[in-house]
Order: sequence, then structure tokens, then C-alpha cells
Amino acid sequence: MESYSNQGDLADVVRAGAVTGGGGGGGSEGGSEWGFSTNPVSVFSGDESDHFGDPFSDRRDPLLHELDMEGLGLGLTLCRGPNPTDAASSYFSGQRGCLGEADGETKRRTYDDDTIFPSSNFPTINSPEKIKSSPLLSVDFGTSSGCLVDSALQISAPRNPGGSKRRKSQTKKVVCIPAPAPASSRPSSGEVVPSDLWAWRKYGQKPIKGSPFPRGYYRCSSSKGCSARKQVERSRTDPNMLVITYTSEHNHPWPTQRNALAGSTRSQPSKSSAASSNKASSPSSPAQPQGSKLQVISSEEEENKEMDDGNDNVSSLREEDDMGEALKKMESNEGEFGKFGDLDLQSYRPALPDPDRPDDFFSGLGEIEVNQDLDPFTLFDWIPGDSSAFGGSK
DNA sequence: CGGCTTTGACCTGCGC
DNA sequence: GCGCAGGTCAAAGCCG
Ligand SMILES: [Zn+2]
Repeated sequence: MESYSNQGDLADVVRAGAVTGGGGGGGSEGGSEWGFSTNPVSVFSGDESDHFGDPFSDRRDPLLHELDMEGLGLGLTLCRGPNPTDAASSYFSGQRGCLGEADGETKRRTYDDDTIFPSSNFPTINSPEKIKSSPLLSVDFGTSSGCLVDSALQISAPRNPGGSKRRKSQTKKVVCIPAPAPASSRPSSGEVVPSDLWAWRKYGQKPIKGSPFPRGYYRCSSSKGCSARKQVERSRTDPNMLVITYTSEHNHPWPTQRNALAGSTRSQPSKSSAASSNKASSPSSPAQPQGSKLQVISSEEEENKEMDDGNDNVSSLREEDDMGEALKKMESNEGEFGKFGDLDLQSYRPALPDPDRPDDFFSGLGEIEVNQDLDPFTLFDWIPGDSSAFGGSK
């Protein structure tokens, strides 16, 4: 197995999306309904070593359009008002302490990843499904010390604390978003994972040292050849915060949203009591109205592109602006990606009002075609060997 | 019926 | 060389 030997580098792209249950449809009950909003933001980066190899790009954001605007405005307000307790609110307030813990603790994820903090609302608040969005913030685990500042989003590159990388040098993108799930209530139980609209299949879950919460491993269920993976875990310090780490990208244009929903929510065979309780809440909570924005940055190690954020009071909208600039900067380095970023931020949202659209659209085209070059945004060619690369494994 | 979730075990990688 | 930890695969069960 393991043929995937890891090429050693994957590009990282992260997008924070909305939250949904299981993403794929599997999700849970909510699966079918995630119409929430997501924000498209994509950034990447690079690592100097990988930039060229990034097969992935992000192009997929089905739902990030409206919520961006509405969400921003509304979401923000909403969050703060109703939920002063929310972590999100804290962020808005101006203080974000996101995860500063990562650093000294486990050296695991501190190595290289980017963290992004999009904000979203909690289900509790949830109001209509439309509001949800918030400003994004990004932080880097490595430096955790500095959380964010300003309401705008920031992107930072993580630094390796010692340069110790764990496994191969895989680049991953980390997105932090407020988690709706009742972390306080039950750790280790079904979690509601916010996902973009991609279909994710959970393939494993493990308790992480240093964290009371287990980490969930998700794989793209759209295509077997897709090596896209996602890890979801709750922040140790902020149980309300969900940290999603994306690895690799999708080979296909849009997730063919499958129906997915099979054994997802069940009553858990084992811990039922707790699970039951939780589950009820979680799944039931239909929706997780959360929106989020995300930012991404990649970085292998140092590289901070620094995006200045001189301004502080920026609203979410502003963030976009900033981001755009930031992206552009990156673009310089990456060139190709840059364009994506730009597009993503700006062109993206106006377009896909519904996830269906894309889905249908692509469906008609066919995977192959899409795969080759349908995406105007990304999809260069992905890895030609992808099939062999990962396919071989199993 | 298909597909997904869940749990356990196995494997790899790294550190000491 | 051993141990620890994380990551992945596989099997079983259940749902839509
Ligand atoms: Zn995929």
C-alpha cells in the first residue's frame, strides 16, 4: 500500500467552508441541506519547493457567494450580539486567542500548516440559514503566540519550531472555524464537521495526545482516485473551535455530491448513551449554520508573506480586499495560483448560487472532461499519476 | 442496494 | 533498537 509514498509535497489549499455534517452527504442528516454558505478563499502557497507542483488548486466553491456578503455583514453582527460567549464573538471583539496552544504542546501539528480562522456562527444562534459568515482569521499554529489581531484576516505562515517535521513534508492547510458542536458537552462523540461541499467519507478517528478531543480523518468519497483528505479536530484550548486540516486536493472539479448518507448517523454501536445524547443534538441540529471563510496559506516553513494588516478594523468585507492583495502577492511567487486567488475571491462568489448548479453542470460533462480541464479556476492537470499514485495503494 | 459510519488493528514515521 | 504517536486500512452494521 502505500504507494502513495507521498510525493512529498502536496499543495495545500484550504478553503473553509461551511459547515455541514459530514460533508458528504453522508453526513448526517443535515447532509442534504447544507446550503449554507461558504466562503471562498483560497490561497496557497507555497512552498518554494512545492509551488510548482501544486496540482491542486481550488476551484470549488459552490456556495460561497452570497454568504460572503450577507454573511459578513449579518453574520458578524449576529455573532456578536447574540452570542457574546462565543468564541467567535471573541474574535470579533478584537481578541482572539485561538489556539495558542499548539505550540508547545504537541509538536505534531505545529510543524507546518496554516491555520485559518473563518468565523461562523453557531447553531445555537443560527438563524436563518443565511447568515453565517464572519470574518476570517488566520493564525499559524507555529507561532501561536500571536493570534490574530484585528478583525481582518490574516494569513500567516507557520514556522517550524525546531524544524522538526513529522512525517514527510506534506503540506497541509489548516482552517479554524468555530464549531457548533457542543464541545463542552461531549467530547469524543460525533462531531459535526463543517465541510465544504465536497463529499467526505470518514475513514478513521483517533484520539490525539494532548487533546481531549479525537481527530477525525476524512477522505473524498467522490472519486477513488481523489487523494483529498481532511482531518477535523477540536482545538484543545477552545473546544468551540474546530480545526480542519486539508491535505491534497481533489482531482475532480466538483464533488459530485453523492447521496451519501448511509450509516452516518446511527446510534453508535458503542457508546450509546453519550452518543445518543449528543447525536441527537448534533444531527439534529440541522444545519449548522455556520459560515465561514477561510484563508489559506501555505507555507512550508517560513515564508511569511506578510500581508500587512495594518488596518484594524476591518470588516469582513475588507478582508476580502486584503486577501485579494495578499493573494496577488503570492501570485507573484506562484504565478498560476495567483490568478486563482484573485478569481476566487472576486469572481467566485457571484457565481454559484446553489450547489446544485455546479453539480449538475459537471455531471453533464462527465468526470473525465472535467477532470482534464473544466475548471477555469484550477485544475491544471492534477497529477497524472494520481491514479497510480494513490490508486496503487489500495 | 449501495454507501456511509463506526471501531479495532496494523503500519509507518520519528524520537530517544 | 524500542517505544510512542499518528495515520490508514479493513470489517461490521445501519441507513436512505
Ligand atoms: Zn475529491
